[in-house]
Amino acid sequence: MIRVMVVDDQALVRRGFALVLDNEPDIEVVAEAGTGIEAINAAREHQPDIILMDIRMPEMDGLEATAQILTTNGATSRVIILTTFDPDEYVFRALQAGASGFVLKDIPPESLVEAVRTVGDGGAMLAPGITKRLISEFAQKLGTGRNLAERLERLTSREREVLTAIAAGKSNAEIAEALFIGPATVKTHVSSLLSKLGLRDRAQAVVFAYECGLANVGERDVGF
Amino acid sequence: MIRVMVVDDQALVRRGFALVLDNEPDIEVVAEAGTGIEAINAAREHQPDIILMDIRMPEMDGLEATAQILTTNGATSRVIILTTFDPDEYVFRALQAGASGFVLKDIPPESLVEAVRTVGDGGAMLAPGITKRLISEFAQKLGTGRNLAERLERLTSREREVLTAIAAGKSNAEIAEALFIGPATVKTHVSSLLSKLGLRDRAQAVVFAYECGLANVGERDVGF
DNA sequence: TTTGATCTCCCCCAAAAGGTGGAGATGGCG
DNA sequence: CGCCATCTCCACCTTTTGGGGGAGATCAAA
Repeated sequence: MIRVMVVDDQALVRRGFALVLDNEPDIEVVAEAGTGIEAINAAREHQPDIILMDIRMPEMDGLEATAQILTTNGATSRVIILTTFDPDEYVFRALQAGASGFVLKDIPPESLVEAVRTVGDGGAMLAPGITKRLISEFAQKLGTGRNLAERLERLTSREREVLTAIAAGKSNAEIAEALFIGPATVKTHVSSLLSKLGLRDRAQAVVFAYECGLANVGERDVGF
Repeated sequence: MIRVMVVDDQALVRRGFALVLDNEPDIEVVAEAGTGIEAINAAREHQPDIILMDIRMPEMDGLEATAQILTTNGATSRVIILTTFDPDEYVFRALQAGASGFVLKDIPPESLVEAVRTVGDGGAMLAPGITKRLISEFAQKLGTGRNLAERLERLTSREREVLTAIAAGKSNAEIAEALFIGPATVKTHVSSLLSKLGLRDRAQAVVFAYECGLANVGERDVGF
């Protein structure tokens, strides 16, 4: 039995979703809320498996409430964002807040039910258009590495190691220490790889490393 | 009418999918192929709207064939990758190749039909587990910017401009030219922002810019 | 008005980086 | 075996970078 909470400031909409879901044998609506604040309290009290969350709400919007619930709480709930349309501006914030789904309110009822079951099973469900945008964003980030990665292959393995270290923000001296070689050797490698890649200085080398996928956002603590 | 091509090296599987799809009134299977090579030729000949593509195939695998079809061809077709299971290693290559969908063969027939219609309508369809991973990858990339972006706010707007220029691989002289200020002023800003962010040199500044989202992979031509 | 922040620019100086050229050692390959 | 790539290091040099001051102008806020 999937225990669901419905959050929407419009009581009518709320009831509509609740009725549709309660009609399913394996789904039970255990709570409703009309504001973000209410949602947070109700989530703590009822610990639902799934929270259907509207974005536009008085007092506290659905994204903020989602973030609160998923961080402060024991985080047993999973959130599906339900919005009227045109999610452009919200979708990234929603994913960042930890939402497991993002669907439009105009979907057919059976799709909503399917979304609840999918997310209940540990999956995720996005509106098709959103999936598409996510894919294209992702493909873009991956895709740029193509031709650049070819340039990368011109480097020797040692030079690639040095480049990786440069992309970690290391100075020549630090690289020397890390690779157990002399500072002079590091300079040789640096000069060589800059020349091979057609770069001017280590700052450009860092850019190159990120653009070609040698270094990736999120892999590094910027603790310096 | 959605015109579909089915590509799979196992004739039985191929026929199965084809029958399921042909059973739908708005879907027509116009071609089948058993290898990547065949797929490329058949795609050129029949110009299907949707291509259901298996990955594991003799001669040329589905990902390579997908990339070929979507780049060389007039690119009117959209590809849904169909694989047996455990897509871990393939999903990123598939998205990179330009696939619009990635579903597992064990889905119920109606889901396959739904995927075809969704992609036919210009959307995208991923298996729930894949959507989830994509989201978490994405949220991670967005999320890391959080605390770092706070450090960013300590900078003045001018310093942020300079940081952005540094992250573009520009030297101090180039930044001066770009911002219509003297090189000495650039040095002042650079020193100031490095100090405020706790960084040592511009290479670390580039790393910081990428990690906090001030610079993003794919935004830049690495033409230097 | 005074204060603080910001932007602009200057000086000097030390450290780091990058280029050039050379050189010895290793190991693979024809 | 000689050839070539690679890794290692050196010396010498120029350019860039970054730090430490100081200073004038502007502008908004106290």
